[in-house]
Amino acid sequence: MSAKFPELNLDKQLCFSLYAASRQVTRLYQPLLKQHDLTYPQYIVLLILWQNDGLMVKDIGQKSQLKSNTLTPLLKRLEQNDLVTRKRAKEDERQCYIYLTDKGKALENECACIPMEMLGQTDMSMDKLFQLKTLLDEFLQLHENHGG
Amino acid sequence: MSAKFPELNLDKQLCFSLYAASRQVTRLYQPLLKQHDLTYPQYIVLLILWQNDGLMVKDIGQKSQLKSNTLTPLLKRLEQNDLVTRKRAKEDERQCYIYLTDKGKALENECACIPMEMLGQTDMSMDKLFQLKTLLDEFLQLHENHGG
DNA sequence: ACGATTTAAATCGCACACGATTAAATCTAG
DNA sequence: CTAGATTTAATCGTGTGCGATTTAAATCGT
Repeated sequence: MSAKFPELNLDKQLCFSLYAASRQVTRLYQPLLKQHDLTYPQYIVLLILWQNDGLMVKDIGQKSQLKSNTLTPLLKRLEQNDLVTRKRAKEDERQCYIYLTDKGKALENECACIPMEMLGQTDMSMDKLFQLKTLLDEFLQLHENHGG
Repeated sequence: MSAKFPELNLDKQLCFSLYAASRQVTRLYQPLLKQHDLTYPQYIVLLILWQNDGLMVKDIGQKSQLKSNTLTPLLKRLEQNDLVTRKRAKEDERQCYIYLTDKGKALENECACIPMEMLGQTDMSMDKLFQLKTLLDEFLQLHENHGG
């Protein structure tokens, strides 16, 4: 009924809580994002571009912690949906700059309510949500230079 | 340089911290799991089975928050690697019971050190890691009945 | 100046995740 | 007793994630 090694018990593992909570949040966002024809990772990339338009794929990768093997197809889908354009830099043809289209910029207004609506979907207190975010960011900062 | 709507700023979004931290943890586990030919979700499923062998796909789904569309192929891969067997229940042929093989049981011993090794890879204090897990579990509990 | 190295993005292959549907077995209401 | 509803897995299609490799462009070292 229970693992031979207590340290392997699922309930005791932070890794599983993180994995499950992350997917749960994605599921909470999905109905809202679907109204704008967005997936969750596409929304993350748009958040980055709304904050700073005209980034290279590499920059988006650094901010999202995603590599080109994930970003290239994702950005092509955003381009197909007319939310961004992809332009090669003339001074360095290796670099691919990503710009929001008018439609992409307009989408920011439509998405402005999403954070508030998401807050409304959880019964967790603002205080605890803030604590959670602080701890996660601390963890990320401790590890952000280890893998790319 | 900055989003029109401050509430859309990436650094302010809990959702992104969670998404990034979860993937970071997966990346930390990967080198350890690769030694045993396991992926991270496969490890999660094995943690469940080590705790309670002989579950139905449905039970594993409830504990992992994964559905059969993810679990069926994952379990088939575990079966191919001779870590589990899949048996239809005679009394109800719809049900598929999953049992650990000897190899699957033996793997528990080999994985016993993984939690400790993972702890050694982070500089975050035990206290903060515990706080983090507590908050995540609280969040999960508040939402676990909303989607499956 | 020019081959070797480095860099940026794209490509490839595999394994998730998950919404939606399907298929088969079981249950249930009349 | 049986038609319809329910349950359980499996299947299908799309979109990530990511290690590894490839391609092309720029830079470096001699």
